[in-house]
Amino acid sequence: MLVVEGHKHMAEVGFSRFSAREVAKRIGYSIGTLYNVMGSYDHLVMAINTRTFVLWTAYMQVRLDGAEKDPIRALVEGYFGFAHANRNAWTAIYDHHLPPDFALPEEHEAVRGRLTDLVVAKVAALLPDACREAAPRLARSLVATVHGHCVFDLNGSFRLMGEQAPVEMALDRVRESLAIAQGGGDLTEFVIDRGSQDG
Amino acid sequence: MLVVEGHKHMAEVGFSRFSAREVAKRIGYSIGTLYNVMGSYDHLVMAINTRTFVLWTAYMQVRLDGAEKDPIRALVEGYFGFAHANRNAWTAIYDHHLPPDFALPEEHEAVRGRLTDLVVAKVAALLPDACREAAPRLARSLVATVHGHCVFDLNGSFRLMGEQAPVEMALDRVRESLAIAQGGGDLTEFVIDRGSQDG
DNA sequence: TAAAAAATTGTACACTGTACATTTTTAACG
DNA sequence: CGTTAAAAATGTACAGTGTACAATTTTTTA
Repeated sequence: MLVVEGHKHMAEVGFSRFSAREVAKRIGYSIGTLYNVMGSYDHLVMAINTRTFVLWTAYMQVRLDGAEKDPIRALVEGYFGFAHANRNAWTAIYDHHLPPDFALPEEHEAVRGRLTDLVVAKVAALLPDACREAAPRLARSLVATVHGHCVFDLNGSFRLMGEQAPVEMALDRVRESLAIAQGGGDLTEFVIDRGSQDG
Repeated sequence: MLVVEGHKHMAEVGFSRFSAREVAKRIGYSIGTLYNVMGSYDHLVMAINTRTFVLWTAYMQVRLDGAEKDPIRALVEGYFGFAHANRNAWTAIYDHHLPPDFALPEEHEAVRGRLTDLVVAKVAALLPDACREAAPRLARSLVATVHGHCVFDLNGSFRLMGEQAPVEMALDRVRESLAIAQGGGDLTEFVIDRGSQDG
């Protein structure tokens, strides 16, 4: 329950104002106990962030189940949707840096990898059989693409530049790359209807 | 000089171990003086990060000047190159979050915007006259794309997944979107030579 | 019940950003 | 030069933080 309460605290105050002492206070533990149980501040935040991945993956799965017709849109909107709805917790994932000598335990890696697996599966399903083995690599690249747009959306870079539809823009980029990976057959649609620029 | 020395300290120890007290000590100031001059920790880090943007822009300009034949590659490699060469300082830009009520001063915005201007100019130069007004929006989107790849490269996500050529992958995504924006004429190159998957 | 194991606590340490009253230094003027 | 006003720099106090560890309490086991 320590991690659950810690996750709540992270969601409420954000990474920069997060403190292990406050988590201990919230759950009725002393700071000494929290340290004995978790090991260190880094271990606590790592556990909280892995929990965020679990919630994120579940969130994505629900979105996917309700949108079989356009899973790619569901994935992109799910990425942004979770980040917006859980801003502090989501941001903490990328704000927290483990020390260089501190490798993420394999169990945590496995849990966090489920989210990527979801994307790989949907991307693979869209590719021709001939190049299906390229799906994992392309999927990772598309996730990175969406991530970049999501970061700029949440940190205000896009707002600063007057961008008003970052989700649609990310989706445009993803669809472009997917269309090309699929063989470039119907690419004219992008030329005629160039995304949603004036949305 | 306070900001210059602060920048050095940030580059050496990274955002999480950065402290205003240490900067004061390095420059021979007392902590009180630093506070009187800078106003707050957030102001100090903000100034340091804006300085990082200045150095980054200069770095990019040099790269661009030496690569007129392929400015897009120069931009992408410059993005990754600076981030790698100035890992701690670069990461601090995105690790530091100003309080919600704290707007980035206009002067800082202007300085930081120069980097984006560089990209917008090169993207605009590549687009047909008909859709040149779409350059700023597309440029921002491509920067976000590259940024996402760069983040995953530096934070170990790509390494964890076995990705070995994140720069080339980002470049592939950018070229795809640019080709489509240019009219989709020579898209077959992407189908035949699908990026650098086995690089 | 007694001993062993596990869980929990309290406290101390060095460090942080912040605030503000003092002191020192610099500059201006007669 | 001396005086004064402004500017710059300082020292200290406060409430926090993560960390460490010996001492204590609770639980389990035999």
